[in-house]
Amino acid sequence: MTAAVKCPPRPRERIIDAARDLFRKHGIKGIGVDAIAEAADSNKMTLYRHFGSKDDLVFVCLQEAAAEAEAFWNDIKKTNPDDPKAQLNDWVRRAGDFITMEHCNCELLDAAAQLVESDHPARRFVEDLRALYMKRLVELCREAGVGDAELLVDALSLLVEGARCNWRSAGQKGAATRFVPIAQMVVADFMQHTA
Amino acid sequence: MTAAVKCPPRPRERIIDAARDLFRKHGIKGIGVDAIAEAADSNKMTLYRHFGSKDDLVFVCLQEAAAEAEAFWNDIKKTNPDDPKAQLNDWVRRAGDFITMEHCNCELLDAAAQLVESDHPARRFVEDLRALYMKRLVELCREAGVGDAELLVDALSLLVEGARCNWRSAGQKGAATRFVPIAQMVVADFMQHTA
DNA sequence: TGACAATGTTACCGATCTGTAACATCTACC
DNA sequence: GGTAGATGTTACAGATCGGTAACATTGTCA
Repeated sequence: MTAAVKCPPRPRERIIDAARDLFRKHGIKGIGVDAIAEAADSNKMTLYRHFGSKDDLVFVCLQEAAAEAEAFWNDIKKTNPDDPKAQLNDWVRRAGDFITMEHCNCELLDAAAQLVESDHPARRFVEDLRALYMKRLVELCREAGVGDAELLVDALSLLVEGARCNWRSAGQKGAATRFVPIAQMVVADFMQHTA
Repeated sequence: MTAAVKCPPRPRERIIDAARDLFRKHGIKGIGVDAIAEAADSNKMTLYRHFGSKDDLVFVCLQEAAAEAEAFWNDIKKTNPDDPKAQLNDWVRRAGDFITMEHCNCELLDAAAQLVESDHPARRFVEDLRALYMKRLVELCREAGVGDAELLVDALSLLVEGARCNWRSAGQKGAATRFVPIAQMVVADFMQHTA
C-alpha cells in the first residue's frame, strides 16, 4: 500500500515499482508474487496478465534499472562535456548518492549475485551490462589521465559493490556512508601515479 | 556425495560442512534441508535430530565460521608479534586468499546481507561479530601508525565485502582477483598520510 | 445506456519446503 | 551374542509459492 500512493496509477507500473523495491529488500527468492501484487495495491492475477511469470517480471525490473543506469551515465557525460576528470569525480559523487539512497538502482549487482549458479534468463543480460559499464569507466579513467585505468576501475567496482552490500546490512552506521571520501582518495592516488 | 569423501565420518560434522558449502553457493533461502542432508551423505531425519531446525543449523554454521575467523586473526597476531605493519600487510594478503578460495569463511558477510530485514535469531550474532572485527582492525591500523584508522578500516571493509560479492558473481575474470594489490595501494596511501 | 477491455476476487492445482512420526537397520560396547 | 543408542528409510502433515481457471466488478468510450 505504501508504494501505491506515490506510484503511477496503472497497475503495471505499480507492480514494477513494488517488485523492484521488494526484490532489493528481500532478494529475488525472498519475496513472493503475492506479496508484490499486494504491495502494488493489485493482485496476483493482474500481475500474471502483464508478466507471464516471475522470471519475466524480474527481467523487466532489470531492464528498467538498466535504463536508469543509462540515463545516469548520459547525464554525467553531458554535465561536464570534454572534462574527463570532472566526469570521473562526478561519477564518484553520484555513485555514492545512489548507494545511500533508499531507492537505488544497484539491483543489477544484487541480481548478478543472486542469479549466479542458476539458469535464470536474465543472467547474461546482467553480465553483459556489467561488462559494458566497466568498459565505459575504463575509457573515462584513461581519458582522465589515469595510468592503470583497469586497476582503478577494479578498485571502484569493489568499493561500489562493497558499499551496496554494507549499506543494506549495516545501514547508516556502516562504512558505506564513507564511500565518497574513500573513493575520492583512491582516485586521487591513481591520478598521482600517472605516467 | 562429494563432501562426504573428504569430510569427517560423523554425520553431524558432515552436515555442517555440506550446509556451509551449500549456503555459500545458493544462499540460506536458496537451499533446502533435504539437499543439505543428501550432500552430506545423510538424511533429513538425522539432520533434525542434531539440529532442531534449519535456523539452528544456520546458527551453528555461523559459529563455526566465527571460530575459524578467530583462528585466522590469532594466527596473524602470532606470526608477526610486535610488528603491526607486518600484521596489517599479512591481514590484507590472507584476506585476499580467503576471498578467492572456494571454501572461504566469508559466509558471515553473506549471512549479514541475507538476514537483514528478517528476524533470524543469528542476526545479532553476526552484527556483533562484525563490530568486533572492525574494532580489532582499527586498533591494529592505529598501532601501525595510520592516521585515520577508522576510514582505512571502512575502506578495507568495502573492498573485502565488494570482492566477496564480485568473486561469487564474476569469478576468476572479475575484479576480486585484484583485491590484494588494490588493498595494498590503499593501505600504503593511508600510511603516507600519517600525521 | 450499452459494450468491451482492464482489473479484482476466489478458489484451486502441483510442486517444494520445513518438520515429524513410525519403523527398520546398523554399530559400538559389555 | 545381545542390548542400547545412533542412524537410515519411508511416509506424511502443514505451510508456502508459482501459476491458472472461472467469474465478478470497474472504468472507458461510443
